Amino acid sequence: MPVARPESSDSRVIAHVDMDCFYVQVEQRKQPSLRGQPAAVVQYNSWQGGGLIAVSYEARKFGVKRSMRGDEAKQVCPEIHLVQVPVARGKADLNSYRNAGSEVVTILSRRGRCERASIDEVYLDLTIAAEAMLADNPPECLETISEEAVKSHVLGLEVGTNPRENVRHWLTRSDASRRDKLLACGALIVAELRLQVLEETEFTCSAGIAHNKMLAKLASGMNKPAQQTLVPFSSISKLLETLPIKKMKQLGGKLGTSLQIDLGVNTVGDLLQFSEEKLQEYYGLNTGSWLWNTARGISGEEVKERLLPNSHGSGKTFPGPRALKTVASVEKWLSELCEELSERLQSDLEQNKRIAHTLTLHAQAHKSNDADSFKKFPSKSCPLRYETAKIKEDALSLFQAGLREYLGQYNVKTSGNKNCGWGITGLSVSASKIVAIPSGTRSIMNYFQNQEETYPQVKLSSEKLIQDAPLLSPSENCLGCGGHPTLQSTEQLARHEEDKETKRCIEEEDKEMCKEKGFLLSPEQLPDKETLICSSPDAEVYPKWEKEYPRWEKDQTESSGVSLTEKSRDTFESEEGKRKSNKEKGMQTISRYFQSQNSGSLIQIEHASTTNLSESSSLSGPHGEQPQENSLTRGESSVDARLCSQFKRPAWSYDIDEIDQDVLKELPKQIQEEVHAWLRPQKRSNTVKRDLGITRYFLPSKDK
DNA sequence: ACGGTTTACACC
DNA sequence: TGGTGTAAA
Repeated sequence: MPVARPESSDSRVIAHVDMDCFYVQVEQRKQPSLRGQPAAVVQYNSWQGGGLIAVSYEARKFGVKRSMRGDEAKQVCPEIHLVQVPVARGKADLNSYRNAGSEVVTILSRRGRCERASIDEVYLDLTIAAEAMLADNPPECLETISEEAVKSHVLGLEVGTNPRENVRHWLTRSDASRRDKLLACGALIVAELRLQVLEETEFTCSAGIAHNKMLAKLASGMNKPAQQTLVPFSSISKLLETLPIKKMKQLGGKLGTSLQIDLGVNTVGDLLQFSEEKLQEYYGLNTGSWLWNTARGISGEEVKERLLPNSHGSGKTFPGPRALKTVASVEKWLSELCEELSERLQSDLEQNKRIAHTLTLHAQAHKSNDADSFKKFPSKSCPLRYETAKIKEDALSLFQAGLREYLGQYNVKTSGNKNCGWGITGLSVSASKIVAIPSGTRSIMNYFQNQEETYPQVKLSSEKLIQDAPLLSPSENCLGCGGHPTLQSTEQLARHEEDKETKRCIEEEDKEMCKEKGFLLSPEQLPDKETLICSSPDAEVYPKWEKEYPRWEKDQTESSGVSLTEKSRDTFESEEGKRKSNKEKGMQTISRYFQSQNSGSLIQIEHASTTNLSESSSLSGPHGEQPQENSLTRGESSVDARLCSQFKRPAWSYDIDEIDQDVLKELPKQIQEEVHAWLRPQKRSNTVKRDLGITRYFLPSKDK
């Protein structure tokens, strides 16, 4: 519940812009013959014509509604055009809509702070722009007002027989209050923006303009499609007086129902009878105050500057009889979901230079057979590793951890076979804690690169696979090493056996899906390559560091390592036998990365199949029981052994004060700051300790 | 046994 | 904190 700032003198200019039946418009643009037609977007044509998720206004006239089935829609509107949502990997693929939404956001963010509220809605804070307009070129001085602006609806304005003229008059009154004038400026700006959206994207939208988000949102829905509505201060009380409580954002659910049932509040106006204390008594301090303010049209919630989503998710439901009954089928679907997620993470990285740090798995399950069937399947999360195969692996581990918890201690080992009584009715994976790569991250990499220029390139041979993991997440590649044990060969063999079982199960369960090629999760069919694309770095950042290189280089060459580091390295190298020195290896990857970066606007880093690298879960349980190898296989950046000794673990497991300040001080100032920047948002996972072995190895005193 | 799929956020 | 619940589109 947003906290209401007590700020009754709110003269901000806030707009809420809402795309009209957005998915339909996206399809109409793609297929212009659909324009002006009754149309709807459906997903999963399979059952009863699929479910409608967006309906054109033409179709709404026939009584077609969202939440109808395709078949129903055809009954009430035989002419309706049903367009299917794109499908990829056996599930709805919303990317075309996301991309279209981005187009719109780009345009709408031109005139002020812009908050992407959903795939098809934004809030704008136009206060500054409106004030500027009022100062320089107020509406009252304009001889013409845009056609789109005079089509506005002004709540509380009596428009009579000539609405345009009356609105024009309202917008240009010289005797209006400052608030109303600001709102008028907002209306002109929004009208202009909406026109730009139409010209540049062919999409129409509706908007509300008010003094806060709550009222702007309310207004944007009042005159659709392709219109805008203003909420002058003087209209607020009358507007809310009769407004059904459930129409208010945040009150459409249980809280609104409680208000109705428990307090007999049916309109927002009814709320006015209750003192703030009374509301707090019922609903707590925050919600109580929020309700009290809401009743008065007061909302201090700020428009946040956010153009991009804070998380990415990919999920699917498996209702009723379609519930997943085997780990194998769960693994198959997780694989699909993870591939989509990974793809989107790659896009985000390329387009926005952002990295997600947390992977979360959600599932819904039912236990047909059992006592405590009310228990919910627990969500689990862990640090996110940027590689499709790793994401799959980790998601499966999280699932298995969740499943064990869900089933309780007595879970029979069911490696891929028909289980005892559970079914998975929903699966989703999501990536969160997305942070922009600090501008300096590119510079720190430049720094490393320059570091390497003193080293000759060494031809790679068989270790290539390991070394060419993507150099992206600092926790994964530059600083952090290990933390994600790879599997040893015995287990790999075991896994191959399990793959066969997996195949068998899948064939049994989802025949039609299995016909798709590349669908099974056998090693042979996994993609043998992944591509990573990054833009080139800003060139200007690193020259000023040049003077500091010699120092760094010296440290590196003379580094003999700190005890813990050496221990791990020895362990690792003895296991890996014929690896090159860490130094060479790290240099190889890093320099490759930057060579490519330097070469042009776009680079591609290929890294080979992961099937022979990463395997299965490292969690306790069926897999976890196996002796685990301490595999610091990758990310041995070898820049400086002393640095490495400090940053052996994945970045998320550090405390700032655990790091030897002397070592840190060896680094240039900017780098020190960046190290802090990396460590700050990242905290130790306390859910699934996939890195117990390694952590224990390095931190006997602090970690258990 | 569900419109399905995503996102955000408050709470503890 | 991460995990859960609520709300919305």
